[in-house]
Amino acid sequence: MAATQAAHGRKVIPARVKNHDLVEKKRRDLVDAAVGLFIRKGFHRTTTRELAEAAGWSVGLLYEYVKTKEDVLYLVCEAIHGDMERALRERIGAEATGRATLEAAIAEYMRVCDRMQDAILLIYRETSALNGTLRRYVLRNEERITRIFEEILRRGLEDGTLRLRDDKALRLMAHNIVVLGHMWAFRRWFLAREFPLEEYTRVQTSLLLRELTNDLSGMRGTL
Amino acid sequence: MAATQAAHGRKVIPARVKNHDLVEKKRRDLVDAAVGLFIRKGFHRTTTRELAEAAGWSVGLLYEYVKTKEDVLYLVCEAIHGDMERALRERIGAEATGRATLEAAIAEYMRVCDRMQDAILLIYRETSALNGTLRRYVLRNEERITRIFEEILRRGLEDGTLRLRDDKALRLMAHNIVVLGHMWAFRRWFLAREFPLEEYTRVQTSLLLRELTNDLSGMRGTL
DNA sequence: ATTATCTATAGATCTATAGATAATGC
DNA sequence: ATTATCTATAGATCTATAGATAATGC
Repeated sequence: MAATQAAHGRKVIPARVKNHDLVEKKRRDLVDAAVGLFIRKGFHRTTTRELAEAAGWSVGLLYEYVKTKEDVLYLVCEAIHGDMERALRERIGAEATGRATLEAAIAEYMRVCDRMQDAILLIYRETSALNGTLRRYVLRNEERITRIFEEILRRGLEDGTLRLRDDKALRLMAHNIVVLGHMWAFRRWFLAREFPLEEYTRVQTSLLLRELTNDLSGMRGTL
Repeated sequence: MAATQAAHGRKVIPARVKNHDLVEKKRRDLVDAAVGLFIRKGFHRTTTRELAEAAGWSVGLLYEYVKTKEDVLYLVCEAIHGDMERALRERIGAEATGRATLEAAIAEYMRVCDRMQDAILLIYRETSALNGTLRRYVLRNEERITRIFEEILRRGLEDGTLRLRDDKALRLMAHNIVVLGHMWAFRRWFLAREFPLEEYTRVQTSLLLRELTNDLSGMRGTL
């Protein structure tokens, strides 16, 4: 129901078709067809005819399920973020410590970023094609991913396996993690030439953990 | 001359107008007018009429200086990268050590990223609108920026003020620096809320330098 | 007389809708 | 008889060019 979706913080896109279950199901088909087109051709170069055809629909039908082409893009972005968050949350079971959880989560996140390279790039490229409202919803979904790492960092802080100056530093660190994952997607033209994913993960994790496990006083002390 | 441009590694975009100095001058005007439009409306939503008008030209004249709208986008991207590189190289004078140079360069780079936020986003967003050849040239220009940091890191390695496992690690570190600058641009919706630029620079520099100045053995537990 | 610039438009889109038809459930 | 789907197209673009005109330099 609309209320449920709103509780998720997702934007409710109105449809002309009344059967809500049908709308959900058909939109899933639409999104599945659209992702590929948007990745391959970009949003602006994809026509509404192509969207309809890829979903096996007539053009008219498309407009029973969304009001504009932009709506399709928003639905695609929402689905991508949803997939990422689900994939990530599913796999980060209960490790013993905050630090162990973090290492596992980063590793899993990097695998997700690897698998969803094109989708990540799509969001970077096309978010700006959305109007202010929809764009804000996409950013909110992006923030949700970051929050997963904030939670883990906070846990490590509490059980003493990670160190952080303050909450601001913690939030920045979460963003750093997220961005280093995206980096694997948008710099693959360089990175994949030099590193297999596992090595990339290892090296970047080491960079992050050095900061998170060194003592806070001095930047010199090797101890 | 075409030969000179080719030596720079830049793509030569053909013009119908024969006076080469004129082409250079007019294209600069065009690029100046186009950046703003592309930033504000995006490449696909900017029309050739608007481009011509913004430059104070007729539509016909536009097509004497470029063969396609895409060419304009390429010229814009090239100019942005050129500006960034110049701004960066100009300011990183001869500090005493490699490490000092690095710190100064990062600080200057962050200022450049701050000043050119929108331009950086533009490149992220619109590079994919270019055909394969032009896109490759843009990536090459992007690599040029990264190379500046590679050079500095190498210097620090040689004078012993910085430590790095090997050349591969060095190249990755250069990319990390570049990306943390971009991050300031594309995550400003979060970052600018929490950090002034100077603080962001300080914290991220500390993260990077911790890795670059710790001894190499102590990668506790992350094997 | 060569080069730069402008005017006008051909031709090719593309989004979104109106109105007709098919399917579904009471 | 209500809901879902399709066909056909109005109306609004937008890129790139052809052909005419203005400016420049020999």
